[in-house]
Amino acid sequence: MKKYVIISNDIRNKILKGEYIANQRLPFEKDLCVQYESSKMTIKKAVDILVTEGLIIKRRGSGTFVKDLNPEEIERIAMANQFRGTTALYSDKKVFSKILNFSIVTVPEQAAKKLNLSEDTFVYDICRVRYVDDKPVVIEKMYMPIDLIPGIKEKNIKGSIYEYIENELHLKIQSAHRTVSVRKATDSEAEELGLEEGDPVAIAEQVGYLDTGNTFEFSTSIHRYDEFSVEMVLTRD
Amino acid sequence: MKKYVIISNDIRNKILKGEYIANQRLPFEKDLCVQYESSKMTIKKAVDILVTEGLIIKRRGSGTFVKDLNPEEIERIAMANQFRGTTALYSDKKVFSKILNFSIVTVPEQAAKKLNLSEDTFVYDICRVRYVDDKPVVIEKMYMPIDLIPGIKEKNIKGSIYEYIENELHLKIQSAHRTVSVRKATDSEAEELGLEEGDPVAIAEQVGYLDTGNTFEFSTSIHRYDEFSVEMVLTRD
DNA sequence: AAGTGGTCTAGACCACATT
DNA sequence: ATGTGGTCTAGACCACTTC
Repeated sequence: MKKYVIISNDIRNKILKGEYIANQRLPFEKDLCVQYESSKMTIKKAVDILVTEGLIIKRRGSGTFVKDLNPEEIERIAMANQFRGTTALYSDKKVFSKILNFSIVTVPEQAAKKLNLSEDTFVYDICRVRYVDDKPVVIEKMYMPIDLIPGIKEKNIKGSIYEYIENELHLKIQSAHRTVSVRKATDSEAEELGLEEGDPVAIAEQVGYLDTGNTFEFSTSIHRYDEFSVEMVLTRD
Repeated sequence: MKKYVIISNDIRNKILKGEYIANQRLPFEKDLCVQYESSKMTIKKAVDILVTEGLIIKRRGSGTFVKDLNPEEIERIAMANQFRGTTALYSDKKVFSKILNFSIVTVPEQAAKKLNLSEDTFVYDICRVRYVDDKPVVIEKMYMPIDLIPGIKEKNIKGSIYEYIENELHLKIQSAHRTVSVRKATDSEAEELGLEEGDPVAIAEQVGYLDTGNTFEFSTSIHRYDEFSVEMVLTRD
């Protein structure tokens, strides 16, 4: 394990345990260098993780201070900006899928753009409703190039596609770009999600990348409005 | 200007201009060291900015590669994870506020928690509807401690409060934690936003911090569903 | 085996705030 | 004036691919 991650975790724990108290000054970086037997750069890296997470703030010439956060806020910070599929997100609950469509088609125009594919490429066209504890929470439509993600079977899309990609194909999912917006549910969406027509839904359009840099997924998720929220930490510069 | 930012910008421009092409390998870091007359650490920092933005990917032992992105995606990346007020966000449009409430009250319980204040603190209680090009797009309710942000007048909340805080009070806004969710508009919200009751609205709950680490703002924004979207880059580790 | 990026160090110099 | 955190260097060693 990386030294700066270990140090970062250690400091975070001390904040969570109340060993470093809100608005209190943390030890100076040069003291942390001694304490953790590390160089300045390593300590800075460790501390900057916590700055990015929003737990602490630094002031040049003055020191580093614990932010004035309530426990809920801290809890959220730990969850924010993580990239998890539905199965992993609700790992303590029962997740299953109702499959609405599973076929192979030539890539539709919008998806071709997002996936940066030529128009004549074959992709999976998957549409499924994800149930959590027997309640429908999201409709997922996704396109994936068959060349990149070969061998998907119906049983895979009943469970976690991400698990199939990572554990069976041994590919590494690296990141995703997501756009969240809001609109009214269409008739058929409402029916699948157990909503009334015109009820709110959250739309998450996502483009996913492997660690090879290849775009492997373009998906649109339609979420029940009462089962959706997303956390962010924004910074000014 | 910091060297690694200059280098990062330079490389980004070369990608945008097509000088480095999708799926192509970037020069090795040791070559970039020579080219930019920098050390390994500085180059790594510069390149890692672009990795975080999602423009490129790195593979140890193999090299650094430009991601296979379409132009729209690249455009979005530049916008993502920025922290801007409504006025700055719509800087090319006409923004004004209709003030629904502007008073000073003892802090309500929920806001006290979020702002980490004791129950008997005075805060501004501001509620305004923001119009962009004469169309209502968002209702903002916000609480700010009067001690931290003194001297707000009605004219300030008609315009940009963030501008007042930064330009007149010379305080620095550092970051914010935001939670986005979705629900149906209440009767009164619908009226202010020109919607029907029960139409979708996006709710953004936000806690804002100064660079001193002080929590200066707890706000809840109720957005018209057709005028709301948010971008994110998620990473797996 | 050679070459990549990743981590870490010890120390220089700078910008900024005041312990 | 002193001490903080911020940037940068030159070089060591490690983990991973195969240029």
